[in-house]
Amino acid sequence: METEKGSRNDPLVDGDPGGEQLPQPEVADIELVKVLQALGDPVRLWLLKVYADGDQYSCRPGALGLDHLHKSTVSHHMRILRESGVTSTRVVGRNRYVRLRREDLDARFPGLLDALIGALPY
Amino acid sequence: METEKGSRNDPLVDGDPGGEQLPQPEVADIELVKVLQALGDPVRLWLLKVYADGDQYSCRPGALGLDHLHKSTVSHHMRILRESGVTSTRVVGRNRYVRLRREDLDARFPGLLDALIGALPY
DNA sequence: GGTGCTGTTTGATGGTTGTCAAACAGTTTC
DNA sequence: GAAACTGTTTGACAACCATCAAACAGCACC
Repeated sequence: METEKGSRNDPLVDGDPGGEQLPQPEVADIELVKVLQALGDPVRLWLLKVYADGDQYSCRPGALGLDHLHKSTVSHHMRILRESGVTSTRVVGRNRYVRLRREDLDARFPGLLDALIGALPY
Repeated sequence: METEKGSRNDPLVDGDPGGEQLPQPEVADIELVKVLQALGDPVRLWLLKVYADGDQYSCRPGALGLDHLHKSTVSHHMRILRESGVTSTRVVGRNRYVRLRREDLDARFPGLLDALIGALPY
């Protein structure tokens, strides 16, 4: 089949990237202690910076500035971020479209995400 | 010797409680990842609430609402909070005068502490 | 359709952590 | 000075965690 909804080189658009959403907690079920636990790690704090700068279509270590880590390790970190409620992931082809859950986090913990992003050492 | 600088039943005053300050990081050396690591634990997140409500003159588990924990465990948590830069501790007699480092944290990570306290589930 | 790419899962491993118990050090009080 | 109290330190132990490697699954592209 030909590519009907856009090839991988298409520019990032605002709309729905399509694909199936990976399991994640409801807004009301996001727990502060789990968010802090998720972000209390150098690698995942780095990923917060990456996703604060924009959505990503790839989880490749190289694409995320994590070339020193094995891809299974990165996958592990992505899962923790998603299951804690920090990020949202959609399966698009063989890639994963990952974004920060800004509105959900702002609704649940007002001001927290902005303060965290502003406090990043990068 | 008689009590010359106030007995343990004196009311809490705003001024210097006296005593020697336990080692803690300089403001500029407070690291975000260590603060998040420190607060990414149910017990220490509870202690954040306790100290957000006011300074404490005791580290006894019962005085902190941690009756289910051994005193050495509480001491361990207090150390992590202090060494991460969240709290400040002074030795006063046989007690410890512990307080939140509000101004230091506000200076280093503007808005973070308020957002965290506002997000507490207690 | 086969090859290559992206990402997940499982297992193994070394390091970290939360907890308790016991011993210890200062301090207060009698 | 002895007894009681507060808190620290050390050791032990189970649970958890970050990491890698290998195997696997789904998709893309030729």
